[in-house]
Amino acid sequence: MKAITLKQIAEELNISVTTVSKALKDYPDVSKKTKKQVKELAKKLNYIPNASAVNLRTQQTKTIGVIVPTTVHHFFATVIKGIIKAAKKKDYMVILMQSEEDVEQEIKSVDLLISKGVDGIMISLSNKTQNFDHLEKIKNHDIPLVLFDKISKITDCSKVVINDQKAAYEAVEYLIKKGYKRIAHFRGDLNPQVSIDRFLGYKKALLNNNIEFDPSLVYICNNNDDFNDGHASAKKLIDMHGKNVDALFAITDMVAIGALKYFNDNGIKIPKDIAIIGFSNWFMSSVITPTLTTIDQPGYKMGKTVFKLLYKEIKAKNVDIPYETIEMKTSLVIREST
Amino acid sequence: MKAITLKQIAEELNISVTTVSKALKDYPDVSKKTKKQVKELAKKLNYIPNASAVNLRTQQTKTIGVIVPTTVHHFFATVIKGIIKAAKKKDYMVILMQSEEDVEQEIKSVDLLISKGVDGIMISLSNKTQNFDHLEKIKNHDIPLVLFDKISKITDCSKVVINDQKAAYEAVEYLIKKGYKRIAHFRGDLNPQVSIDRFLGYKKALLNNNIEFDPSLVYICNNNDDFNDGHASAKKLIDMHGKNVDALFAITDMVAIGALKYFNDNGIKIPKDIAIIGFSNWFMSSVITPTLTTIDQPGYKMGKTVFKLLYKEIKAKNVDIPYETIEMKTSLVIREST
DNA sequence: CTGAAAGCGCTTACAG
DNA sequence: CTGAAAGCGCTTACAG
Repeated sequence: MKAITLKQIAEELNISVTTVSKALKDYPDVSKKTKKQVKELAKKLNYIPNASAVNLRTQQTKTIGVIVPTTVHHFFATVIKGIIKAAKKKDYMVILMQSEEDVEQEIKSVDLLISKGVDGIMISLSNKTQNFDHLEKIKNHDIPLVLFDKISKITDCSKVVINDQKAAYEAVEYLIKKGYKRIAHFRGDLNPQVSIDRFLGYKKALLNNNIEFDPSLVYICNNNDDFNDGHASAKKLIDMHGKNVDALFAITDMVAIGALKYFNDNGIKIPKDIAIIGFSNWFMSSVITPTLTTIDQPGYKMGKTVFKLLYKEIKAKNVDIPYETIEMKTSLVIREST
Repeated sequence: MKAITLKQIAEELNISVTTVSKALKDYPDVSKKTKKQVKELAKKLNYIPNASAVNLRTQQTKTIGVIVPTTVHHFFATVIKGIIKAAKKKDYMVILMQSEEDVEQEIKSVDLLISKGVDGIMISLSNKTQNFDHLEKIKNHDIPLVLFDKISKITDCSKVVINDQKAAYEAVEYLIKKGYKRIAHFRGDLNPQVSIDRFLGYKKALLNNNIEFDPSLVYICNNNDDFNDGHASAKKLIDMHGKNVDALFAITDMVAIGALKYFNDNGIKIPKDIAIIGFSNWFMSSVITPTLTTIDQPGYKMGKTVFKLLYKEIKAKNVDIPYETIEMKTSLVIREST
């Protein structure tokens, strides 16, 4: 079956394409009778407007693009869900792309989205992204851009984030208040902002509580395999410090769970021998043994917020509105591991 | 910055739009010199073709739609990843929609995708979908359609599935060989095919091994909250059967983990008192305590396969090619819970 | 209340 | 080798 066009409806009804178009869109200057006829026939023929034609004409696509490092990740999956949900309410569709932590793929995805003519783009950057020309390109094309979670500080645009430093600070301070003194940190790659900020929060909590910062308690997890990174770092940690470490603050739940698994399998009791705090509150952390203390990061709500911010910029097209940075609230979820 | 068009390039170079278009696409009938000029200027101006115009003209969008019940689900996230990966290789973009197990949303998503003019659609149906008119509509619009995982048996189209019945059969037979005799089953909703098939496999394994099928050992999990469904059913199971049940085959890992959590919290030893087998091999099942025996369902590979099948149909446009049903291999992953 | 016409940006069959 | 022209399906300013 060939797609039905306005022209076919017009011919069948012996009226003009113009009138059909206007009738379908409830223009006030079309008679009730004509509207009724047109709508009925359109319905009967299962008419669906050709989106490419509409887009070309109206210069908007009702489509937005999202780029995330990966879809197989509880936090990102939750954000995506929130974005799609909020977008659907405004009749927007979402093109999803993944960078797989690869800068080239991220750049290519941006180009594809621009050429697609999406009305806006949302990105959570790859860990490797250090050059932000592709973000400038988006801005140069006058396409609204919102960064979320993995952002670039130096790019001027709207952003949705959490206060990573503060969240990390609170987590580590909680450990200190509980009496832990030798607190290790499994951090992420050196480059991403969240990794830097969580580390800074960790360090600041130590200093403000008169605990000496010991760099040998900090391990870098940067192999893009959080579970095994956490597992391997836990082994190194114990090999090096033995009993001279009593707590661990891990950059993500997955890293924490890798470590937790190592401790469990090697007779190291949690939290008696070592306490653990993760980051993100993945579902998994509530069912693991022991359940994991972690920082709740409201992904679904973040997704909705990201879309709202983008939508605001889309609507304000041609009017310059100030960029906003929205900070989502996090909270420490205390469970058995501390 | 307004987007650059062919016309602007043509004017700057004092040649025709036609020639610019052909030069950019390396038509053989354009001189090397002109091609070089055009390409250089296009590059300099950061020319990106207007996709809507191209789509309108070529009647294809290089875009495909995917509808899944939810993105926050390890298996679906994995399939999505595979689809996006395979699609990108062929320069296809993926519009992602979620039905949230709601038929209305599924239907609306289909309409949106059709109107968008996507070149093909892939769907994993919601649990509630019992009427398949919207799938027929896709076919009537001559849009290639591939169903995966949650399929409709009566819809005539290409499909990618696993052999749910066989996989379930093997899991239950494995329990029987291990000596378990009172094997419960936590099944899904009555409607979805996977739920039916896994139940049938369970039942058949019992019968073929001379174990009486006891309907009171079968519980239905249909509240769209697998963890709590599993947890609640586990309580009911124990309340009703006490020690007179020694194994559980759950329809998904999440249901299994809900039950596992209940057993763990109530002093019921796994696998001594009760063995558990899940379904899907979510990452979580390898780190839970005890680790979960389950059936591995190759989501990533399935995603790639779904796209390949769809792509074949897109390429064969206007030529009728036979529908295919591809069955992905599953395997039993034996861990501590059995 | 209705419709002819222009135009969105591209591709391509055709003429020269 | 180059380009004028048609046309994809729609929307909308304008005329009547």
